[in-house]
Amino acid sequence: MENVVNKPRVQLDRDAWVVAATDVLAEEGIAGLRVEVLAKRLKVTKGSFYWHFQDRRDLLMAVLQTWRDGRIRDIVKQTRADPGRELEQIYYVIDIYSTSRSRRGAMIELAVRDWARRDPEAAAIVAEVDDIRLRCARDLFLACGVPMEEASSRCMLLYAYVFGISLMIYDKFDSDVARVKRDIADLIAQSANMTKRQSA
Amino acid sequence: MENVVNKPRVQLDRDAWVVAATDVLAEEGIAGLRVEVLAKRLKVTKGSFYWHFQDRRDLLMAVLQTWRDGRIRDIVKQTRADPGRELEQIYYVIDIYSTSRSRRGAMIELAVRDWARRDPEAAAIVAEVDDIRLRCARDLFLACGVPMEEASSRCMLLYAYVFGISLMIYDKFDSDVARVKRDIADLIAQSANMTKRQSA
DNA sequence: CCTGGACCATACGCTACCGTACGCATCCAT
DNA sequence: ATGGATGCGTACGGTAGCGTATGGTCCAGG
Repeated sequence: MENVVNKPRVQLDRDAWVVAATDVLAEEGIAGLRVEVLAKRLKVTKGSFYWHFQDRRDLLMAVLQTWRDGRIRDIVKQTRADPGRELEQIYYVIDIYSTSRSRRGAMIELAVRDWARRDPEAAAIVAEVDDIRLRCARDLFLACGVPMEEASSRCMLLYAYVFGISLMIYDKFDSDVARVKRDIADLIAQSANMTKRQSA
Repeated sequence: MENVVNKPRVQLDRDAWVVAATDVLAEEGIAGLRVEVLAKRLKVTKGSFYWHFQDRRDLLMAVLQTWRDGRIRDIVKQTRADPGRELEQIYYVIDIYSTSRSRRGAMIELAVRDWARRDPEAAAIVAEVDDIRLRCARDLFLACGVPMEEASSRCMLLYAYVFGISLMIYDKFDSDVARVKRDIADLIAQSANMTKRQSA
């Protein structure tokens, strides 16, 4: 019986570092992502780190790649809808991004975007992800019968909204946050111009 | 002839530090706002800094207060409309925030909000500003004849959009960005439910 | 057994930064 | 003019972080 796989190996690999780094990124931001802090969290020393990675930047690039790959996977999964259920899917996309359900994902998203404001390589990754997201979401609107230009505008509004809402602090403003979010989803998704109406 | 005002006084005061600090905040983020860096930019040493400020946190709080005061001033100015021109004013507000015209202001806004994700005092300031902004914008919608709940939703969408759009990188997506932004402004501002239609 | 490679610890030099102590200059009022 | 207050420079100790050098440990294969 060959035990090749089931040996957990307390030893770390590159991926374990990337996962932990993404956690720190979400909590502390890119500036708080330091190798000695990370090593402490993984209960090893940075001797281990510099075995697996060239330097700090090497880790950061790995984090970026992994984030991008995960995002792209999620996007194509989330924007794949059975024919006739595209509008439903639009509401679903708005929901998963704008609610606090996926708080960790939103924190990573914000951290990466803040990072991208000063780092060209991060900006390139974000641009890539944004482009794919927008195209996939636009296809959903197009499948709903929305004309091209309006579809572009609506999906841009969709993503700007979901990212922007996670930047705001609106506890005191309206007591019924759930209703507000439903209303906003309607504003983004529904249209008098939609030729092919569907039930939500 | 008393020359009380026109003496430039190479010497710095607290406010000069705050202004410079806000610049650095916009460019480098809160983590990059270090007193020795700031001193170098102002061509003095930190001996000067620790004369005007207790410590680094003292400066950061001053930056926050100044930012809040400026925002509140701008908000009440921007949401004050002549009767009958409220819708026009809504479009104006969307425009000044969402276009690249006030790039510096947007950068500060993002830096402060990123800061607020980890600092409770910054979060309190942002919450305060958000609340005032939302209420003022809602009043504009209300003045347009939009019912209360819809006004709440629309102004929330408005601000989430303007902050979110400055986080995205969408160069490659649509060639006619100006049209997209006009469309989005229409989606946010215009409503079939508006009882009192106005010309934009 | 032993040897080489994978993985990690330890120790070091270097830089950037915080905050403090103290000294020096400039200005203004008495 | 002079002495105190204001505004800043200089020097220092301390911490945190990056990257390197080097040695130790465990394990597989011969």
